[in-house]
Formats: sequence, structure tokens, C-alpha cells
Amino acid sequence: MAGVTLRDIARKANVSVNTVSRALNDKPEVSQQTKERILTIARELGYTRNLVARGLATQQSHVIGVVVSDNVNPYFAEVIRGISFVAQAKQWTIFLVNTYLSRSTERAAIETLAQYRVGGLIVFPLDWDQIEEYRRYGLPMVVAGARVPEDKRPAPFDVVAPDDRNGAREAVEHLIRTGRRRIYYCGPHEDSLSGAPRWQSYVEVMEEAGLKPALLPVSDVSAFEGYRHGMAWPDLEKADAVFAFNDLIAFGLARALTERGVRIPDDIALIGYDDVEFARYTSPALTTVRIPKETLGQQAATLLFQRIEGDFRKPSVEKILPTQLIIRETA
Amino acid sequence: MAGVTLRDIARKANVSVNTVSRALNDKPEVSQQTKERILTIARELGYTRNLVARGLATQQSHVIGVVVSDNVNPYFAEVIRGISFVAQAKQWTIFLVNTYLSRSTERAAIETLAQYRVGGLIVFPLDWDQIEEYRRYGLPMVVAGARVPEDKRPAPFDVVAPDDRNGAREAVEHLIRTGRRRIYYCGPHEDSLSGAPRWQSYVEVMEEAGLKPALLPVSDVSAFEGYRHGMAWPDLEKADAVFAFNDLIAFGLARALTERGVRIPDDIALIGYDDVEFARYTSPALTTVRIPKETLGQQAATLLFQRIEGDFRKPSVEKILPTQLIIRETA
DNA sequence: AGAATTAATGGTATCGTTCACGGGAGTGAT
DNA sequence: ATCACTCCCGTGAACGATACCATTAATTCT
Repeated sequence: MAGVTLRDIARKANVSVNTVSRALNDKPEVSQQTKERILTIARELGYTRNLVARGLATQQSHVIGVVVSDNVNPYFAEVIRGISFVAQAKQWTIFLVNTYLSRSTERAAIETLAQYRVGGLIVFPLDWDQIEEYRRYGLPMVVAGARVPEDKRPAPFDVVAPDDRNGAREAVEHLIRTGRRRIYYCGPHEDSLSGAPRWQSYVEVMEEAGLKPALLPVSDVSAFEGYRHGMAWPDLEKADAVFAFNDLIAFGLARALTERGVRIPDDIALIGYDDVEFARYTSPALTTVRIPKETLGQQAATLLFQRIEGDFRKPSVEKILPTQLIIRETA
Repeated sequence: MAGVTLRDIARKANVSVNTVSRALNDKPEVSQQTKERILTIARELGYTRNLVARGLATQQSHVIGVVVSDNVNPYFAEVIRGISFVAQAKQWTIFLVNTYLSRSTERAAIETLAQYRVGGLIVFPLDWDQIEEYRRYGLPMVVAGARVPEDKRPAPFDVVAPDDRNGAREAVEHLIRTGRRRIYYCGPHEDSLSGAPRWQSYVEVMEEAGLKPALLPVSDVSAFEGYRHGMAWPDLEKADAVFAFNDLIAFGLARALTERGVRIPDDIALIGYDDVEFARYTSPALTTVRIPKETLGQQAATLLFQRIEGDFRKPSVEKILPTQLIIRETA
């Protein structure tokens, strides 16, 4: 049914396969007349062009691979939307793979993408060491969501990341400015690639203000983790604010705290991170640090296409996107 | 760098390309000795197998296409996770495409997937008429998220859908049972493929109870739409409950109502739909109808693989997944 | 008019695999 | 010693497209 090939069309139109190819690709070296004839025959036969074969012949792909830890996280979902837009504009397709926070899955995912000879990769990495091995595939790659560690500069690939140091700083400073003193951080800390900058900034600001940092460590960044910690938190009364790694955790925390009769923000103020679409619809609406997620996706994709379309040599860039403190009702 | 082919390995190992292929695919027709020799050479050369070429040669793909309207919607995100699991177990990859509610994008998306010769499709359709044209590609296809309309049975493809008729019925009955009388429905209605069953059930139950149905029509199914309607709603005091098409709308509505000083559930009760992961963490926690989203994804994928692996003939099945009313705090 | 250019097409190799054959070497049976 | 059979491996043809080079016919130039 869909097994129609150029040859079939060629036979029926009494021309060579070559001419058919030219006609279908709208190349100028075919007469208008035969072009039209071929096109109608193609339509009649129900021809669908075979991008696999073309990919093999041209040695290039119109697909980019995108690797995230979990597409259910609205942060990634929105970034993907950004990538989607610029890819769609270029007529490229997206191979989406979730790693579900497993390093081995990440490895396998990238391997698969390389095997499909994707034109390039956008990766939200789990850690930095592992990502360097992916250079072995020789694919254009943009790393997104995390800045290059000091000691690894310059990185051998482009990077797009939010300015987390500053974002976290503003958040914590805002808490202090509004009179909070016993501020906890809830999230992953130094070991985590994306957690580190926020945690470090938090510690910095706290110490500058002569305050003691305190950590509620989570094992993943879901709402459930936030909830779990909120419910299990023993010395709740010691806190008057929490800065959460992301909005999901903040939501979970908020729920737990309200269940336990803590008033937000009166007893405990709460600041999230990401500014997920949803943050403005909760009650109270979540104060949070906005990451321009769609922009991040777009920039990553744009950078990637620049590499794909030629500039292998150009030194790698690290693009830092400004964050913005969005003050709503929880702090 | 990644341009190493079977030929390169063959040359270096002094065997034929064929033998290399056999070795790398771990076929029995190669001696253990040469197999190992070839494998180490492959590793040395940094060989990465080319799945595009293989796909062309074997005439089969290890990719399925998944078409949803917006992966940012947590409903789809969770379904995709379900699909992901069974695909990953089978070593298949997913081509994810968003239609963003545009029928022409849906058409184009499917076309592209067909051009890549994916092994099969899982589609969350925008409407029913259009989906029938996709048969022309002759691909195994599972339609998910919406039941077959009465007049279109039997459908020429497998279908997996939640039992929306019953889900909506339970929700509205619960509202009535708890003393609500002026119950509004907020969502898309008959024109919408997924909206229709919920709306119809709602109307049915209302009329059975001698109540008048009332519609707050939305143009898309986002939280923002819910919010907008909540804020713009003139005769708010006429209502004592809302049954929302999905959780997102419910969230938006809830926010708007609280902003306007309406107490939930005291003044207005609220029931959502889907039971998005997030629903249990809002305050008040959302009463909603659970769709087994991951299961839905898994079933769709399983059904698809059954088709792919052989059974073209078997009559198409329509699998209906039970929903469950989850009573929390908003109703 | 002859040469040079251009337009439209065809032939053939190629991309990197897999697959259906075929064949030689070795083993065991008759 | 012949036959049958298994074990390994190579040859050559796909798969469906594109690309380079060649060819013919028509057109333009001098």
C-alpha cells in the first residue's frame, strides 16, 4: 500500500528514476510539463517519500535528539515546546527520550540517538562527567539547563542555562528583606548538577547575612518529595521560610504545611523556582523565580542549528539567560 | 569520526562485510573466535551502528510515532510515560509530535511520521473524520483517548479510551447526591471529540434529576481558560457546583473563584477530570475523576505492538478503561 | 553555418546494511 | 572412497533514494 517507490512512478511516467526524484524535490532541471505529469502520477499512486532512504543517501538527517530526565515535569515540557517551535520552522523532527534520572538510561539514550544518526543533540544532563563522553559520537551538541563548572571551562560544546546563581540569590535576599531569618533550602544540593548553583547561592547569601543555612535534602524533584518532607519535617517551628529547588517541590511542601495547620506565608514563607505555568493558579499563588523556559528551548535549538549548518570551528559559547523573581502570595 | 562502517571493520579484520554484520548482531553462523576479534576491532575503531541503513535494508523501523496535542498538558505527559515504558522494554524509540490543536499540523505530523516509515502510530486525535484519512499510509495505528462514535463502528483500527461516559456520570451524580442543584459544566462540548462524551453524560444525568444543564464553553483546555471564565463569569451566584472538563480548567477556575471570594466547596463545589498527579497537592485538594493515564499509554503501546508483530487481520478492538471518582476536598 | 551554450534527461555508482545464496573445509556414516 | 551434513564464511543483490557525469536536442552566438 505504501510501498510505492520512485521506480514505480518512473515506470509509469516513462522517465528515469532520476527525473522523478528531481521533480518531486522541485528542482529546476526538469521541464514544467513533465514535473506536473510526474506529480500527478505520484499522487495517483499514493506515493509517500521515504526519508530513511533519503537520509542514507544524503548522509544527513532532519532529526534532532532531545534528552530530558522526565517530560512530565512541566519545566521540561515547556522547554520542549520552545525547541519544538524552532525545529518545526526548519522542518526538522524531534526524537524525545526520557532518562528518568538514570545515568545508564541517559547513556543508552544518547547511543540510540547516535545510531539513528540524528543531526544534533540537546541534552539536559544529569551530571557533567558523563556528558563529556558523548563527544565520541562527533555530533553537534548543546547542553542545556546547567552551566559549565569552573574547572571544566571552556566546554567543548555550547551551553544554554538560566542564571541560577543570581536567581537563587534574589529569592533568598527577598526572604531576608521581608524579615525572614530561619530560612531552609529544600532540594538537591551539591551533588546535583542543577542543584549545586542554587544551593551555593543560598548558602552564600545566608552567610553574608549572618544566618545559618539548613537543608531539607530530597531524592528527586517531584511534588511528592516536597510533600513527603513537609509531612515528615520534625522541627517545623524552627523555620519561617523555605526556598525550594523548584515549583513542584514547593507545591508539595505547601500542601503538607497547610495540612499541618501552618499558614503560608504568615508562619512560613515559600519561594519556588521555574515559574511553571501553574504557579499563578494555586492558592496562595506561588512566589517563584522565573526561568524563561520556552526561550531557553528556542535558544538551545537555534544554537544547535548554527552548529549543524556549518560552524564547527567557532569557539563554543555559554549563553546565560536572566531569571526574574516573581513575587506573588507565598512570600 | 563516527563515519566508521562495516567495510572499515571488515578490511581491518580481513573478513567480509557480511561476517562483520553477523558478528555484531551476534548471529550463530560465526565462530566465537572471529566474533570476538571483530568486536574488539569495532570497539577500537569506535564503530556506531547505523540504524538508518539497517532500517532501509530490513524494511522495518524500531520507532513508533506518538501524536498528541500538547505535551505540556500533564495528562499527555503521563500517558507518554506509559508508552515510553513499554517501548523502552522493546528497545523501540519514540517520535513525539505535538499538534498544538491544529488540524493541519496533525495532518503534517502524521505525514512526516509516515515518511520516516515508523513502525506504527499512537494518535490522540483532534477529530474523527480526519483520522480516517490516515489509513492511507497503511500503518498500524492505535487511536487513544477517545471512543469510536456510534455511527463509525467498527473502526478500522484499535482504540483505547477511558470510560468517559461513566466517569462524567459518577462525577455529576456525586454532586447531586451531596445536595448540589445548579451545576455548571465548564469545557468543550459536542464539537470536541473528547469533550462530547463528558458533556453528554452531564446533560443526561442532569435531566434525569430534573435539573437544567448549563455550559461555560471554553476554547481550549488550559488552566488559563478556566481562570478567564472564572473571572468573567457574570451570574456566579446562580451556581453551586462546577464539573470541569479537566483538572487544568478546574485549577484555573478554583483560583478565579477564590480571588472573587467564593469559598470552595462551601459556596461552589468543584470536580475536575484526569486526576493529574498534581491534583492532590492543591489546597483544597481537587476532587476529580481518575483516568489511569499510564495504563492507558501502556495499553495503547501494547496493542500497537501486537499489530506490528503480525496480526493485521484480527478484528479491531476497542478497549475501555474504567475511571474512578476520587473524592478529595473540593466536592 | 559552425561552434558554443543551455535545458532536459538518462546511466550508474553510492549511502551502510541485511539477506538469500553458494561453496569449501571438515566430520561422520556407509 | 563416496556421500551427506554441519560449520564458517564470501558473493552479489537488494533497500529507496540522491549525486555526479554523460548524453541528446534545442537554442544562442559569432
